[in-house]
Amino acid sequence: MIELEKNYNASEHEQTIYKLWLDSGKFNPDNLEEAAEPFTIIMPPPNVTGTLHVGHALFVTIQDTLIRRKRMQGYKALWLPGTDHAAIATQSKVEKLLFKYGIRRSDLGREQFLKKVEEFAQESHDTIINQLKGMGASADWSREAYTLDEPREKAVRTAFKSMYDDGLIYQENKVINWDVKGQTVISDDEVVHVERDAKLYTFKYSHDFPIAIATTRPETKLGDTAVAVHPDDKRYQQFIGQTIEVEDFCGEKLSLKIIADEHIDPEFGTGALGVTPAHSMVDAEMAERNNLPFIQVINEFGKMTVGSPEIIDTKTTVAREVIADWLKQNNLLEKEEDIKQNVATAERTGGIIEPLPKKQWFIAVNKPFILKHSELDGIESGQEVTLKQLMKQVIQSSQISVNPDRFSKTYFHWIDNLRDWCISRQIWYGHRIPVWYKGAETYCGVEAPDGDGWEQDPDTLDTWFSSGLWTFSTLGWPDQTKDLKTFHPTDVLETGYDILFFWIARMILMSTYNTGQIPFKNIYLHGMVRDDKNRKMSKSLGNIIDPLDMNEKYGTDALRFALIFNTAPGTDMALAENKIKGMKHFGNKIWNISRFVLANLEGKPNAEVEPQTDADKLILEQLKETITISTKALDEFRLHEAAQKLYDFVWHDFADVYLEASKSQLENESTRTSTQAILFHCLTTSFKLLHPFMPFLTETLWQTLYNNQLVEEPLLMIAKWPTE
RNA sequence: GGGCGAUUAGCUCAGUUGGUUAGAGCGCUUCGUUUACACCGAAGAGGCCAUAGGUUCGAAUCCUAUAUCGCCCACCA
Repeated sequence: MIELEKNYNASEHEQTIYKLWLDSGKFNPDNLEEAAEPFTIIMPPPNVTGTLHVGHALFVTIQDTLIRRKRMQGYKALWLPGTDHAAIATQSKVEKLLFKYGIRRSDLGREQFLKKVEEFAQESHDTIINQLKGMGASADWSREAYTLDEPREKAVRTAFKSMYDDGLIYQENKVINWDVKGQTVISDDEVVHVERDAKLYTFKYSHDFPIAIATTRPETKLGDTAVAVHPDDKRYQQFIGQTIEVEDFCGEKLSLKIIADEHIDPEFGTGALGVTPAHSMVDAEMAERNNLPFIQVINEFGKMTVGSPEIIDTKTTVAREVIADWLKQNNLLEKEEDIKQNVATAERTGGIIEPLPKKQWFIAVNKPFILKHSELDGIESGQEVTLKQLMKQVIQSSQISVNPDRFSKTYFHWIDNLRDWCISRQIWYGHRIPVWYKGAETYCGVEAPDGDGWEQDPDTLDTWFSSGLWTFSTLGWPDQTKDLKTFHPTDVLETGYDILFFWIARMILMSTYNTGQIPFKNIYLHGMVRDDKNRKMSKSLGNIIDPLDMNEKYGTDALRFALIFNTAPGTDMALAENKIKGMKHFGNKIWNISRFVLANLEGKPNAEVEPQTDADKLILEQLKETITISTKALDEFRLHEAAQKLYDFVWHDFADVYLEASKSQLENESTRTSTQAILFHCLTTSFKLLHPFMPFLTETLWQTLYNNQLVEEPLLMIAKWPTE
């Protein structure tokens, strides 16, 4: 008779069990069956900026569940982990920390500052990796990658050079999103619009100007080069085509052409818009269409570069007031009203975005080029395509499947509106652009050019550039390694729907272009974890559920099961501590079922699993159905249904009904041994089915079985997934 | 303005291609300390599946409209 303690105490077992797995070497697929089919998940690299939060816990749980199941099914299962240098995020975090001591990055200089960032990143990396392990992640740590390590640097430079040579990466002076606070340009996708109160001023540039315009930003009007009206607007038709000179507008001379543009809403304001090509994305496009000059009046620090002495060199917000006053004094202001307005801010720093013209690096998404090598459905090697077409085609052809499918619509919509991707950043932490200058000469290469006097471009790349290469850079690309051939394209990309554009789209772009392959066959998107009232978790609300606390309190398996139970893919979930507690009870139930079964065994059962009674027959049927349903559900990424089925079977079929029935069957000599065999069979099969979801608990129990010579397989982790 | 989604038990949510009395967790009521488990068991209350039409032998599930809520994109300056 085998004695187990009365209740499952997770924290006593988890570290020991994790070490057992790690020491077995079986996280590394090289140590699994050689001939088997590969199954690959590349882990979305967590940023090296902080500690594990419940979002990480969710992705680890889902991916670990998928990978463990495949490993048990006999696949050569690779879950390749890594971390992300997260350029802006990490740099600004370190800047904040240094600022506590009154130090700015400029005080340290590039080299010294980067040293500080790297120290921070290393420490942060160690923390988060250990926390991932704590969640039970069965990842192959021997293959761990970092988006900013040397192999990835080589991949980044190779990809850059190749795109540069194909004319897909180009440098141009155009209006970009400037983050004044972060002192860098950011891409369109990193701009977040926030609603604010604003004043709408209606005014005329001068007394004899025929049209009044409305604006929330009078300070930008110093850079106006046109006034745009709707082509059908009867009020203004007579003026279209004229150019009107304004001798003095706050100290500047303006020359304004009256243009017609479909973009203008005749209902808003006066139906006329002062066009500021240099400081508005929309206006810039209008200026392109109408061949208007660009006049920059605001600099990188958000200060005015022109205007009367009271204006020049002041911040935009100050200049706005001064100009409003000037309009009033000169009797040009017709109206001033309060409105709600969406202001562009930077996702990372929260700073205001000041559109302004600047020379930057871009990826051309609409430019045709020859795709040298293609394994993509519907695209031949050597075919002329655009990056946009590649991104669209692989989803359209269903070569990549999206789960839930509705997100493919969002994806197409994004692609249709996609503009060239700005990839250069004026920050220090990141991959430096592999371009060197010497006088008028420019060199792009994987290595620095020979000879003296070459200066490397000071900018770094958008962090999503290197993340875009992640599925193949982690496998050794650009070298044609064995890993690359074996594991790419990968099988599943599992991540939150919030980075569909940032990351997934960029991976598709980079993989199809650089390798001619899709990066992954399946996209699985999970929802956001919210609190029990369905609010976002935030520090200010004080409703954050810390996964580490939960693991300590209820056991990692309880948290894992709670994160999957009763949730649907792609849908936000409410997570209450009580739910985790409930799942701990489920774990305890399994524990006590095991106690009962083990207490009633007399050594390893040697009777056949052959039903003698109605109860026997029923439970074996139910078990079979559970295997079928949970296997199918897992195949189709319906983890929650598999979990639900297992919960029902274990608790309500096995424990509530069969265990009770077995008590009398065990008393009866004629059914005793067969009942033992069935109990044991149901128990060990349940362990196997539950293992991907609750790895620690089930492995702990399995070890007890193994140590008592009840099972032959030393590790549940690589036990064979039940088929019947 | 464009797109997507949600509306199911007191709360938070599942419900696979339409198929018998609609499920779970938590909460609630009553009873029970019989040696797997009180981190439990038994029994139970609680739902015209948002509303109105339609398709069908049959609809929570498919279609149309309406209402309310949420998210994403655009950026009316």
